Amino acid sequence: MIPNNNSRKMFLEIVKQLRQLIQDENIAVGGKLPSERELAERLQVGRSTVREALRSLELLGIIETRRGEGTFLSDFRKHQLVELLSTFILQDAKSKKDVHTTMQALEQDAIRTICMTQLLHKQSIWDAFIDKLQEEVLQEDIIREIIIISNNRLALKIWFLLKQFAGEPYRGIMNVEEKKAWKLLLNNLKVGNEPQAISYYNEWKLLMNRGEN
Amino acid sequence: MIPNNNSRKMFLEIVKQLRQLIQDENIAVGGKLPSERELAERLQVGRSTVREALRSLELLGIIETRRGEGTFLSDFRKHQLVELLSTFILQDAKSKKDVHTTMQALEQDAIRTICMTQLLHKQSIWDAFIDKLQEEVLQEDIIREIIIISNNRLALKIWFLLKQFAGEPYRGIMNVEEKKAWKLLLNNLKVGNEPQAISYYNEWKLLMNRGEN
DNA sequence: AATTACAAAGTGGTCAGACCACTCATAGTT
DNA sequence: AACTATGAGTGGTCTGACCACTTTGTAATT
Repeated sequence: MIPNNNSRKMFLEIVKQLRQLIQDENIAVGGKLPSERELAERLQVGRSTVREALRSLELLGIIETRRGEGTFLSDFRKHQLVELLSTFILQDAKSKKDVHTTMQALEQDAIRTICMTQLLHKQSIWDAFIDKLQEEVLQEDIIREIIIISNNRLALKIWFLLKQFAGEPYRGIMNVEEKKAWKLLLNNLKVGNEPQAISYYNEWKLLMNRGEN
Repeated sequence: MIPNNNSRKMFLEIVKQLRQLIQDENIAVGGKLPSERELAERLQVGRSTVREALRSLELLGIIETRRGEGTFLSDFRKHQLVELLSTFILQDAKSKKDVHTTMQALEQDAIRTICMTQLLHKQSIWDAFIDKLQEEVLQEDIIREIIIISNNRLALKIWFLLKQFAGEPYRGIMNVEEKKAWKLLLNNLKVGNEPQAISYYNEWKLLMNRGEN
């Protein structure tokens, strides 16, 4: 039952047992875990060892601790992990460039998919879209909408992840020139003209990059 | 400089400072970090706090510890990233179609990238490639090579990951017709003729799918 | 002089106890 | 009834002490 305490990493064992405990006691998201002191006694280890395991799980976003209250099972979707990893991973420029390139690949593919899908050429959708360009629009919002419309949820998911890694290169608001490019892009999207749509997409990216520098 | 020790989670701060330290001291993959006791003194915190931060990073696969030796920076870039991404992507189990579509997007992007990169149009590379088609070639191998050549490591990692989910659609050996399409594809790749290259790529995909059904 | 054996120093692993800061329920006061 | 003060419970941190292990330097042996 209890693994030898020597030559093995106890805190990793505790992580394992905590997972088991969460499962056995059927602790739901938001539910409370036993206190550190109680866990230490139940698992027959020191409190500091329990804490090392808990802190690891906290950094992973699996649990959440509130001082004076306790430790709670948290929603797995907390994005802490991605943010943390990004600070470690994206140190060399090459990685950053890869992220941008890959995002661009997904974006272009969404445009191509839409162009090739006859069902998506209904005017009504796109006219409403073009109208929106009158208002203040974030660069990020519109390209995300395009990917959503392309109906590839996996690509959307990956794109989201990459966006977090990328340090939000799309945070800006679109200026007049960018909106002009997008209007032309959308008009070609509407009729399924792939080459022109891609062409205007590339033009938009150029405008965006120029704006940043 | 030193954040107050109350109302903030110190160990998270330590994680941050460790990252900074790794960067400042230019610790390479496999390199050794200062000892826990030294870190505690340098960062002006208790050793247990340092340990909580280190243990967290260890669970993430960012560092590696060896008893009696020390703490070392591990090559998390290669090993952990894909797995971590997979846990996120896995969350809503995706339809196979999305996986295929996304893989195709990455493949096409690799082809387009190669076509647009003048440096990659050296005959020698591609001629050797075409020669290889004489032998027995796995569908998977050749497309992977293409992505590798396109020089986007991130895209390659994602592609690998998706391939695992995809239920191995590429495990087959290329038949005569497929090889023919690839030969034409490679010839166009060689000279940077994007539309034709993509066209032959699509033809190959058709041949592949026909072969499976 | 070269090799071996052993002791010491350094490192991570774990524990116990002690405070602190905070939250919350509740007994006590108004 | 409303408010206040208190104390129990909890996570956050520090200290000091061992233990197990690795490396290294040195003394003893050959």
